[in-house]
Amino acid sequence: MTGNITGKPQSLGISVFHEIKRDILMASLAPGEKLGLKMLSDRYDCGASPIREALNQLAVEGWVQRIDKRGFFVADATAADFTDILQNRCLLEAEALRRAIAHGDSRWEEQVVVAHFRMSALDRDSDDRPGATVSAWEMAHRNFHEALISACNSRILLENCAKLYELNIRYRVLARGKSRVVRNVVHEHDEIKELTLKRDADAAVDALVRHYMATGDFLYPSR
Amino acid sequence: MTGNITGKPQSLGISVFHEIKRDILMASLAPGEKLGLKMLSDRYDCGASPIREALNQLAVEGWVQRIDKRGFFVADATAADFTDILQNRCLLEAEALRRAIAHGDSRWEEQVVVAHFRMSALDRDSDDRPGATVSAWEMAHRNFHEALISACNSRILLENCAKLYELNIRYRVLARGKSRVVRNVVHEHDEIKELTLKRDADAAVDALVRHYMATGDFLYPSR
DNA sequence: TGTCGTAGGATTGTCGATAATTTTATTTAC
DNA sequence: GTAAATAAAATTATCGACAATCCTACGACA
Repeated sequence: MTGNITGKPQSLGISVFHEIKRDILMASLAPGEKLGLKMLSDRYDCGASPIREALNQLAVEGWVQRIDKRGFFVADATAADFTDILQNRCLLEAEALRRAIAHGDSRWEEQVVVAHFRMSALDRDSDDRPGATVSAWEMAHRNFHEALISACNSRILLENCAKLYELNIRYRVLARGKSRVVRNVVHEHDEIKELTLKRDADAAVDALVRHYMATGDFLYPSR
Repeated sequence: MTGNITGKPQSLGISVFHEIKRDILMASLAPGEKLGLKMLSDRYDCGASPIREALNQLAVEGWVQRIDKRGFFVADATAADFTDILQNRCLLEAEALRRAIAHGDSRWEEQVVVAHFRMSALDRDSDDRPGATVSAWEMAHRNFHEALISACNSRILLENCAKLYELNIRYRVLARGKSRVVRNVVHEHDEIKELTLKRDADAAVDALVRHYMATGDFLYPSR
C-alpha cells in the first residue's frame, strides 16, 4: 500500500509507521490493545525511538490513542465512529466528485477508465483474510475511488478523503463475515463510473453516496 | 490556547508541540524556514527527542514539511493553499452548522449566546501583533465559532473544522496590515448568531459562508 | 571558465542508558 | 475481609553518544 518507490532505504521511523498502520488497518492489532514500547520494539525489530516516532504520528491521524505518561493504545472501533466516518465520507466525496466532474479533463477520464478496468479484472475476495497484507483488490479499489475525485482541484479535500477511506477499511476488515447481505458491488462501481464519465454530477453523486451507505448497511445492518 | 488544565506537568514533547505550533501560527517561525534540531533544542531548551516528537506530529497536521533524512521545514503559506483552506472551511462549517441547528438543544443555544457575548466584550485589535501570544479576542472568536457548530454531533467534523480554523489563523497573521478593506466583523457575527438562534439554517449558513469569503477577500483582495 | 568528483563538516536518525512516573504486589490497619 | 498505605517492578520520557547520511567547499580536469 505504501511502497518505497525509490530504491533508497527510508528511515526506520517511517517504515515502522506504515507497518503499524497496516497492522491496525488489517486488525492484526486489535482495537483497545495496549501498544507497549518493548512489545513493539520486539515485534518490529528496532529501538524505542522509531517506535515512538511512529506512534506519535499515528496518534495524530487517529489510529492510536495516546495517554500522556501512560502509553499508547490501538484506537477503539465503535459503531458510532463508523457511522461518523461514513457520513463524513459521503459529505466530502460528494463534493469532491462534483468538483472533479466540473474540472476534470480527458486525462482524468482516462485515469478513471483505466482504474475501473484494473479493478474489474480482479476477483473481489481474492485474498482479504484479516492479518494478511493488503490485497490487490483493495489497492485497485482504492485507486478507483481516488481516480474518481483526483481532478477535484483541492489538496485538502483529497487528503481528507484518503484518510477517511483508510479509516473505513479497518471496519470492513473487522466486520468481515458478520453479514449475510449480498451486494452487487461490481454493478455499483460500473454505475458510478458511467455516470461520472457522462458528467451527470447529480446522478453520479447519488450513486456514490448510495454505494457508501450500502456499505454501512452491509457492515452494521438494521438501522 | 492550549493550557495545561491539571496542575500535573505534561511531557516535554507535548508542550513543545504546542509551543512550536503556536510559533508557526503566530509567524514567529516563517514559512519555509528550516527547523534544525539544534536550533530548536536551543530555542525550546530541551533535547532532540522531544523536538523530533513534536515535529513528527506537526508534520502529520500539515504545519511542518518533513523530508526524510533532510530535516523539517515550516510549511509554505501560498495563496493557493489559503483558497483551499477557505473553500474547505465553507464546506465543512456549512454542514456542521446545519446539523447543529437541527440537533442543538437549549444548552447549545446558551453556549452560543455566552460565547458571542464574551467575544463582543473584547476589542478586536487589542493585542494581535505577530509574534505575540494568542490574543484574548482570538480565543473568544474561536470559541464562538466552535460553539456554533458544537452540537453537530460529529467528532470528525468538529476536529476537521478546528484544524482548518487553526490553519486559517496563520494566514490572518501573515497578512496583517496588508489590506485596507474595512469590514464590519461585529455585524457579521451578530447576524450569524441571530439567524442560528432563529434556527433558520439556510440563512445562517449563507451568512457564515459570506463571512468566511469576506475574510478571503480581506486577506487576498481582487479575485 | 565550467562541470564533475571528492573530502570535510554539519545534521539527521538510531541506540542504549538513566531518570521520572505509573502499575502491580504486598503489607498494615481497621 | 475490605481498604488504605507502602514497596517493588515495569514502563514511559528524556538525554547524550554514535553511526549514517547529506550538504558545502574546494580542487582536478576538460
